[in-house]
Amino acid sequence: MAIRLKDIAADLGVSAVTVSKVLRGKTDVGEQTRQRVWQRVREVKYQPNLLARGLASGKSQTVGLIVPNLMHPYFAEFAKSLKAGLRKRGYLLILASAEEEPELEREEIDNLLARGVDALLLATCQTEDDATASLAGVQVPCVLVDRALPDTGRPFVGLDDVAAGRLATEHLLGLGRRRIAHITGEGFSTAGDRLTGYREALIASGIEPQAAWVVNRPRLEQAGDTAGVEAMVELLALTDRPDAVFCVNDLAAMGAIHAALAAGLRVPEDIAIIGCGNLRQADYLCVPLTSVDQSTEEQGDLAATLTVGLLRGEEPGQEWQLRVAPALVLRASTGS
Amino acid sequence: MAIRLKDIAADLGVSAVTVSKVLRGKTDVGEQTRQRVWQRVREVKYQPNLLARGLASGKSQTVGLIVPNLMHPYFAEFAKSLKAGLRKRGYLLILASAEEEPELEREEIDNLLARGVDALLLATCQTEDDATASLAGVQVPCVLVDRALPDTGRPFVGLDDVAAGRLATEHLLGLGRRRIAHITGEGFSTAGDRLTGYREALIASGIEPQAAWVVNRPRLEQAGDTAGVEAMVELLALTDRPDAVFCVNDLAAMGAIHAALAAGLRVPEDIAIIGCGNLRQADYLCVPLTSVDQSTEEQGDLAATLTVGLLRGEEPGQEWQLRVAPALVLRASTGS
DNA sequence: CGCGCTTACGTCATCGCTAACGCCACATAC
DNA sequence: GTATGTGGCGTTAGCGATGACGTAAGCGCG
Repeated sequence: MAIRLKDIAADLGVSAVTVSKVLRGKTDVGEQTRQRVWQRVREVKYQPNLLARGLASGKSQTVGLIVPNLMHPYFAEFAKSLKAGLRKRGYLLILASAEEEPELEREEIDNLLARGVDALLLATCQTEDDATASLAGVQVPCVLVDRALPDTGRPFVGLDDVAAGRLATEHLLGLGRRRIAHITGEGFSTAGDRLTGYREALIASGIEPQAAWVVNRPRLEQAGDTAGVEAMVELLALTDRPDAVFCVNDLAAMGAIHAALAAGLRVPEDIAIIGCGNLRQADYLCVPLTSVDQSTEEQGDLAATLTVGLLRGEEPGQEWQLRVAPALVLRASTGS
Repeated sequence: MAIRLKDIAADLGVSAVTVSKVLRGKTDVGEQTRQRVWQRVREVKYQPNLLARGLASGKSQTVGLIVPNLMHPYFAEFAKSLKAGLRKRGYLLILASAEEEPELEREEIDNLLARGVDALLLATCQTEDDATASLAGVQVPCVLVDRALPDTGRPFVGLDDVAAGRLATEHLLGLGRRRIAHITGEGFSTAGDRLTGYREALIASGIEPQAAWVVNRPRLEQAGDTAGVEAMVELLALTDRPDAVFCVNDLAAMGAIHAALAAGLRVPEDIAIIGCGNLRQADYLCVPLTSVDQSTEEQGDLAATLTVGLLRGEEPGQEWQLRVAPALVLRASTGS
């Protein structure tokens, strides 16, 4: 059916190996032959069979990315940027989504490996232990994204979540707020680190973090939930109502704003709200949301660089834990 | 490196072919041998090499999906649902995004074919002619998604866009509005069909569609644009200001609401606004957006059924043009 | 007993491509 | 003149699986 190397070779009266060499830029082919091969290749629009190539060479020039959820703009944007970065360096990307199901994530890992990817990028939706176990036998270079596995020392690209938590909290402190709450969703390093940053900032300002100020909702990282609303309702019921809330992500923050307004409060006058992630839609809200930006594009690019570095045999070490700096994006929810 | 068929065969003292047969459920293997093979396979967590399998068999049990943009929730959700549907039927999905670049889309087509996908699903970002040309030489079954190529008669799954346009417009008419404008973005069948539906509904109500009521902005289908705002500004400048607007998609509608409010108008009292696509975020807006829902999940499932049907050799005909019915989702932007 | 049929394997030749040599002609060196 | 490259191309042997046969043993049966 499709055109094969040997068809081109036959047409030109050379051997298939020669054609293969030309295609892969080997130097031991005469200039004339090279030209003739390229011309014929273009004429017939030859496309090498990647299955055969991968099988024979043991390399596929392809890396796989598994994200927990493509509905989340962060991962979609990350994938886009990563792909562009890889492309520049001659690699292809295969994208897979685990749909927030650990079981599916494991399947996707196997699947990509069975397809012979040269490297694997993973933003896991498993617990740290499970993820560590899933990656235990993986033979190819593997880069973690967004969610780190600190104990494994595996290469990582993501936001500096501690700094992000600190930045958001310091911003609220800078507005003169003192009763600063935090809505979080435990489970991944991201949430834990942001919580750490939040605590650090409070303590540095001489404020003792209150347990009641931290509301923890599982599965908060998923789209479409009302967990942010519920968490906010809980906070508003406190006798000493918070005057500011740092939400672990923008979705929770959107729910929080919703709940605050519904309770008759003014945002930001009565209660300031800040999110993290800087979603596009943050701009379109009733009260546009102040948020911590995470340079998603830069992360994708860094991940591409890192991955290709690993593929070139560079040894990973401490310097492979890349955390991009958070940046504040001011909007109405924390002041004009 | 990885475990191979022949390793398992050697361990068990049988031939590789026998193991292969067990794995593929062939019947000419003894019950005992079968058990032993399965047990060993599980023990060593054997994963077949899909490259080799695909090369040898000419089938990959894999289909490819190319979308124009993963940042768009519709495609992300469609992909999710399609994947689930294919999985149920024993197929895998490879996902690719063209990032709204026709050139990239062509590359992705070649890429997926070179990977030996058994079928291709495409939501094109090319013009109809270019897309037709890109698919001309494709040898595998091919299903179009969201954007049809009417002239080619290729299998298609998507929204019934004419009906959607009609439904939205009829809703506005039902509210008593008469000066109903339409913000569109030409280029794909989706926009054209919705415009058709809009016109049909007006005419059916005895209203003559006005050219000035239709504002056309290119690239409106992309995320993050301000095209909706600009289009609305233009409409509001008309001497005979519209009292309702049907926007070809929700993003444009969000911009439109923004612009209307900024101009000091009340939504929906002064001007009703309806979108299409029913994005999740429509709920979180300042004025929650009435929208036409497109049953994205159902579409994904239909696409899976259709694709697998084609792979089983069923012949495509007129009945393969699957258009799901639109459904109105009422929110504040067109009345309480 | 010999025939055909079934059951349960195994052999062999690909699939399309690449890694690793091999080989030959010609040029250059000493 | 023999040794020593060195461009330029071909040969061979896989990569890890599968498809299409081949075949030996066991069975029933006229």
